[in-house]
Amino acid sequence: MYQEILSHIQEYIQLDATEVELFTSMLVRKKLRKRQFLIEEGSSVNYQYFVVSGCLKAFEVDENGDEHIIQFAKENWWISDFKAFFDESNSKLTIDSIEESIVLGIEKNDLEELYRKVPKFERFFRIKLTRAYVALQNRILSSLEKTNEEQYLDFQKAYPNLEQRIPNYMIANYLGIQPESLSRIRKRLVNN
Amino acid sequence: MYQEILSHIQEYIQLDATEVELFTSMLVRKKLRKRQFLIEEGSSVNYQYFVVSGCLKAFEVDENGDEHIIQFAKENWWISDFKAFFDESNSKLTIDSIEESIVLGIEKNDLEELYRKVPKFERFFRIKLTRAYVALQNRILSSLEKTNEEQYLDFQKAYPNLEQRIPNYMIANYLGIQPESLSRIRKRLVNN
DNA sequence: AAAAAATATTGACTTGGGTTAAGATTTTCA
DNA sequence: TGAAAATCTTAACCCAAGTCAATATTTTTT
Repeated sequence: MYQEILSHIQEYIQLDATEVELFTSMLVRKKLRKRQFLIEEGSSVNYQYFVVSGCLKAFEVDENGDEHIIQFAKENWWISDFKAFFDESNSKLTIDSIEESIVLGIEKNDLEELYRKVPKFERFFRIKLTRAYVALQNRILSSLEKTNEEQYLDFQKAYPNLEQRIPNYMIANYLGIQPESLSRIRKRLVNN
Repeated sequence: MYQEILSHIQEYIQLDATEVELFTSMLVRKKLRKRQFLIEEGSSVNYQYFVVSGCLKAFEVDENGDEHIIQFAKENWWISDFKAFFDESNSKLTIDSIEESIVLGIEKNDLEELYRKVPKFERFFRIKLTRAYVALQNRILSSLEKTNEEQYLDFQKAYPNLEQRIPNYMIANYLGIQPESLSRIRKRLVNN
């Protein structure tokens, strides 16, 4: 049950049996059916989540009611509204499942306790955040430098096999283009 | 000399005299004249920098030789090529000064030693990275949701007073539009 | 298996911002 | 201060992607 998250964490820090016990005792398992909400806009965000299986998306709804996907999360990814989680503010993001999914949540207070008792976890999340920060920088640079076609190809490389699990209109949304445009890009790519 | 960086850090963690001494002993001061490079593309990146005064920009040069600005850094901001710094890879970013600037650098080995000896610094940078991550998420959401005019107004809000210190063509570059377009937007704004 | 819902494609038309080019204005520095 | 460099603005034209609308295809549900 905890093997995925433990081996994920132990890629970065080493844990002894007591630490594993403390950490896993803090985890809450949630099972989501397809299209079920994990975090709803406007609610408080008490958990950050590790995806054991399945796939979710985080998006913001704009003033016209349109969704804008900021992140997909499949197996071994972390997802939450990190701003709301850290600020204890209300969520501006919505997170729901694209497939039936299993996630492990850790509560904010537990996480703070974990940082106090096992400071290595500060290190773990510092490293994860550094990588996440760099990934977002690259996404921005890609949007500044590249055509939509190139960004689509980048997406396929960055998230191998994810495309088969997600409808095209969500990929278009993530890329900031209309589904019609993605359809034209895909057509161009198969013809060439 | 160290008062800015120390009060910046002590917003998040408390340091005693020994810790202050250890930390400041690791800092290297660099003074840059306008247009001087801090990090050049292709070089190794041994430092991350805190800006004491002045203003710098980090950008990537694309295959056509065009620059794309990913970040400005003024007083109390951190800047580096964090990917290259952490991976010990060669820099894909270039960083140079927009104004005469003073920065404090900390070397990678020293930072690792600091983490070992004063784990609170892991906490400090974890918190800073969380905020930086959220800021980049917001920048991406802004680019997905908003018109160029709205993004320009967001930039002015997010970086008050910075606009007066930076040429418009760099702001246009940061926003991913042509200077001509920014000029049109600015004209529209004064007329309305 | 049929109906309903969700997803994907295509075509016609429109438009915001890119491109090119020229000139105006401001800043830098010898 | 004056020349050179850097920066900003305006105009004309063009194109990639948005919009709107219709239809096709796939998936889900009953």
